[in-house]
Amino acid sequence: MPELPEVETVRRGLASRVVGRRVEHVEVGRERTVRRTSREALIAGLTDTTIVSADRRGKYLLCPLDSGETLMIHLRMSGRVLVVPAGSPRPPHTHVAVRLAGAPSRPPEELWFVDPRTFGEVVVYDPDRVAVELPELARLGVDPIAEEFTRRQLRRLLRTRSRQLKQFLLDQHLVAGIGNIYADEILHAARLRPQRPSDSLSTMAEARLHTAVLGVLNAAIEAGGSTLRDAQYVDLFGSGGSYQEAHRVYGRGGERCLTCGVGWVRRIVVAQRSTHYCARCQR
DNA sequence: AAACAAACCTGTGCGC
DNA sequence: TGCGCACAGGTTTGTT
Repeated sequence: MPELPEVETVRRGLASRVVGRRVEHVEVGRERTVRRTSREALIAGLTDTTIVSADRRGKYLLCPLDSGETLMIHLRMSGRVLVVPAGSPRPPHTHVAVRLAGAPSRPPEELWFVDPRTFGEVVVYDPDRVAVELPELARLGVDPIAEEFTRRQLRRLLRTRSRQLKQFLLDQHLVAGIGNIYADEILHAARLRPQRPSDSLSTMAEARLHTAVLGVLNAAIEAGGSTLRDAQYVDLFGSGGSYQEAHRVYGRGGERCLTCGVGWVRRIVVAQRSTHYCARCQR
């Protein structure tokens, strides 16, 4: 479910509400959520630490702790992070509950990790041993809204090897954070077909793609991400995003294209993912 | 090497 | 109203 804009929205919530606070107590329900290590390891790694900052790389949330270790949360398909007043009734599938100490002007709160499908995970790891403890994180590609994601960088990556643009955008080892929704929206904005070989783009088309990546992701962050019908994704405080209202192709298979008004949005399968595009305006 | 399938889970929406 | 099936925002692992 959550892609870069949703994870970034959660990160901002953590930065404003959780950073600087001390962890008093940790409960782990379902052990699958902490499968990378163990229930005991998460409790020991978090209890009596203070969260120093809230960072993100691709779809990974990274919260360095004053212990020198880092809390990593990945939402995968259905994970949510919520902050609620301490003692609030817990919804089903609350797998981790962290009590944050109160302060003179601040009531104690709890940070929950809620995840019906249990694909998500929570782990405390040693950043000096990231290659061993979280190898995927160590191999992650460039974050597309970071400064180093330049047109030149994109061009280099596109030409490393020829593959379909959709597959290119979804490959977290190349560019980290784009998922199925935003890949389709980005390619529509860039007027490029998902099946187009990545090494076949003109300089102009590469520039359009670069602009589309930044434009779509930043607009989606601005809108607080996309919350689909099932309302799976919400931010730290339980609010949904509104970028779904700006989707031009995702979930619109069979409808007339909103951009050209002439073509029809097709739904096909590319790189084993449902893919939406306008055959008229995307080439 | 690359394409594809399956796996991990639960919930929801649809057709009948 | 109920039932069964297809399908879902992600990622890894295993198989052709």
